Parts: sequence; structure tokens; C-alpha cells
Amino acid sequence: MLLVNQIRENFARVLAGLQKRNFPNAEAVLNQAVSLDELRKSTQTERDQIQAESNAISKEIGILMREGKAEEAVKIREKTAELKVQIKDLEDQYSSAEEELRLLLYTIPNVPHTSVPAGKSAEDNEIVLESGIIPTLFEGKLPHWELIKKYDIIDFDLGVKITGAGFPVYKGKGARLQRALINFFLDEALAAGYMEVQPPILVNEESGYGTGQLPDKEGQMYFAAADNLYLIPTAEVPITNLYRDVIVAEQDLPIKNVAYTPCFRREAGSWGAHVRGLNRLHQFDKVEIVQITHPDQSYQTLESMSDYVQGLLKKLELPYRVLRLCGGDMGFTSALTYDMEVYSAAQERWLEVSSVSNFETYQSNRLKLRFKGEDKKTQLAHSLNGSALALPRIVASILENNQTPDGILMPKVLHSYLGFDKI
RNA sequence: AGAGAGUUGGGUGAGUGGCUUAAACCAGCAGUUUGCUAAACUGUCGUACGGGUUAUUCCGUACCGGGGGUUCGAAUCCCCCACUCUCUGCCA
Repeated sequence: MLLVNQIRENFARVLAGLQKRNFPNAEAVLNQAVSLDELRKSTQTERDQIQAESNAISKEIGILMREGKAEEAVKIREKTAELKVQIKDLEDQYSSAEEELRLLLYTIPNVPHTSVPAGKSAEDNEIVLESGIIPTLFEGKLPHWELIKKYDIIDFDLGVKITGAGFPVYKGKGARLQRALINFFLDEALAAGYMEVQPPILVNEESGYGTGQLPDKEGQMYFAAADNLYLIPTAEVPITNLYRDVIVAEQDLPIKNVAYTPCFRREAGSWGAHVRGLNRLHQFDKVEIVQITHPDQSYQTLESMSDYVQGLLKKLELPYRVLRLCGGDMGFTSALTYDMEVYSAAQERWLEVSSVSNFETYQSNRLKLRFKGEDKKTQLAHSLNGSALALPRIVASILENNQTPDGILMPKVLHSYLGFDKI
């Protein structure tokens, strides 16, 4: 969430940013946040003064009791009764102002970076670059949901039997392709200096709040009610939360972590015409990269993460484009997001395979993720993450783009991982 | 899952209602000295919020797993919850 100081000190800039996101009633909400904070502060000042007075009397009573002057102690004890009532009253006011402010701040999205284009929807996203050659396929090309049946590598019907819609079963070369991609992505990340982590894939409520899935996206996560745990929608949640309530040394920045995990999304209400086959699933595999950086470095880091993801797509020989998301299409917690989309040649459409974002201090404020600099001052670090990469749509485009009448050719870079070169 | 014991600063760990302003030791940081695979001594050493000063800092409040309660006063007493360990049971 935003810092209330940030709102007060940069009111015009924050307001302009929220308007770029089309955030409704931005000015009124920001004004309310500032005045709630004023109320909180003035209440605290008053409460602290009375508390100090009360503490002084208690101390005096202790001294009198020890000296055996019980009568005097009883006399001054009477004074505390009134103070107690006042403290209780101010305490309640303070708590409710603080709570109200916190809940209000939860509803305010991050302020977009200056480079974020204005706009309302995906159509307003800015295409940064396109790379690779879109293949021209033969007559009789098939979309991936046909190819997986033809070669019997991914089975949705079996998934329905075992679990339900959106939980495919990968079989034979399909399963091996999954494993090859995961290993390839992890090895690449290791070579780029990321430390591999295997986090839990169920998380508690605090972790959900830490990265901003709660209270916003409650309905999008699977929930294990008996134990109060959420199935992760992305490895971002457990990895970033590793650094919740942590003060790191400045020389340990940047922190670079990578993890492979399955991801679980209920995707309530988001099924439509274009979500056939692997395009949208309830369970899918993803390798995620996370960085914790010094505030001065985060935008440089964002570019390097974008370059890194593009490098993976080049190695997989997939045509892709990079989008700079507009204010209206960006995630709630992000300050700047690049989406990478690959071209899926049989569906003849672009598919999002990665989203790389800088959250600046929006997550670290909630996480209390800070670092201590040379000047001994603690300040909030910046957090970033990106998919590197999400598997299903990569698989879809590999299958579609590389199909021939005689089979599907695998990208060269995967051959050693797969143990075969054609499906 | 049952029974018992626990949770105190970066770490170990003392502390059963008021000289606790949380001891002591270790680690860290700064300095002094001896001197060079290092030691000794001295000092310093948490976080958050608020207030006053702004050269620097000073003051207040809260924080001993989390939440609530008793009391003039709680690390300490009471209640609820979470987690850890030991034993028993179960189990890949």
C-alpha cells in the first residue's frame, strides 16, 4: 500500500497518477486519507501525554508504598481513575482512526511510473517492440487443443475425471516437455545469478496480505478452510514473503530468487470465447523470478529482467512482442509493468506469457521489507517480479508454431532436456 | 491426534507484581593499546509512532509469540489463539 506520507508530500503527483489509472474519486479519497492521518496524529499526541502523566503517578505510588506511606499512596491513586477513562477513550479514537486509514489505504492502487501511458483497457497498451518471425503454416494447421489430442500428450477429459475443468493431465512427451521447460528455465535463471528456492505452495493469511492478494483478490485463490491456508496463485507470494519483517544489509542487495511452483487460480468469472485449451487453466506451472533492490536501482533492474525474459523467448525461437501496460490495464500493486506476448500461429493471436513488474515500495510497505544503508537509516526496499516463464501458453505456441505435417519440431535449446526432438 | 513443557533484543539466556531504565555473555560497530592466521580493555549497540529542535539531537508513548482481561502499576497474574520442543499414536 501507499505510504500516507507519500500521499501528503506528493499530493499532486499521486493524484495525477491515480487519475491515469482511472481510479474513481481519487482526490476525495486522498484527502480523506490525509485527514484521517491528521486525526490519528493529534489523538496520539493527546493520549501519549495523559499516559505519561498516569505512568508518573504509578511510579510515585510505587515509591510511597515502599516507604510505607500507604495513606499518601491511596490519596494520589484517586487521580488516576479519571485519567484511565480519558486514556481508554482516546485509545479507542486512535485505533478506529488508524483502522479506518489502513482500510482506506488498502483500496488505493499503486501510483504508476511517469512512463506509463494513459488508457482504459488492453487496447491502449503501448507496443514497445516486436521480435522474431511469425511463421507461415501449411494448409491444415491445427490449434493446440487439436494437436494435443492428435499426439495424445495433454488430456483435458482425464483432468475433468480426476479433478475438474482447467486441470489438464500431461502424458508421455507432453509431461516430458513440461519437465524440460521447467529445468531449462531454472538453469537459465541460475546462470543469470538467481538463487533457487522451493517454497511452500500453501500460504497463510499474512502472506496473502503481504504481497497484496488480500484483501483484494480473495475470491481468486483456492482456500483450504480447515487449516486457513491459501493455495498460491503465483510463487511471487511465498518468495516475496520470505522477506516480510526483514531488515537486510544494503550490501546484500539486490536479492535475486527464482522458484518453480505450480500455480492455482480460481479464475472466477473470467472464462470466455478465447480461453480454450491451454489459454487459461486453474492449475499451471510457472518459474518466477523475484528481486529485492535498492530504490535507486529498481528501474534499471526492471529493464534487465525484461531483457532476461526476452532472452528466454529468443532461445525458444518464439516470435514475441513487449507491451508497456497502460494505466487502466496495470495490476493494482504495480508501478510499471511489461507484458511479453508470444504469437500463437494457429490461433493467430498474441498470448501473454510473462508479466514483469516493479512495485517500488507498494509491497515492501506492507511487508515491512527494509534495508539499512551506510547512513544507518532504515528505509523501504523495492520489490520486483516476473514470470520466467509461465508454461501453458509457451507450450501452446511451441506446438502451434512448430507443427509440420510430419510432427511437431521442438526448439533446439530443449533437445538435451527432452531426449527427443520431435513429437 | 493425545499428554506434558515452552516462546524474552541479531544469538544464548536471567528475570513470580513497583531500585527492570529487561541482567549477563556472545556477535556487530567505534575507539585505545599490544602488534599482525589475533587478543585485551573502554564505549556503543532494537523497532514503530508522535512531539519539540533542526548543526546535532532531545522528550513522550508502545512493543518480552499474537489478542483480550485484572491492577494505581504486568515480561511477571488470568482467559483465548498461534507456533516450537519432548513423549505416545499415525504415516511417505
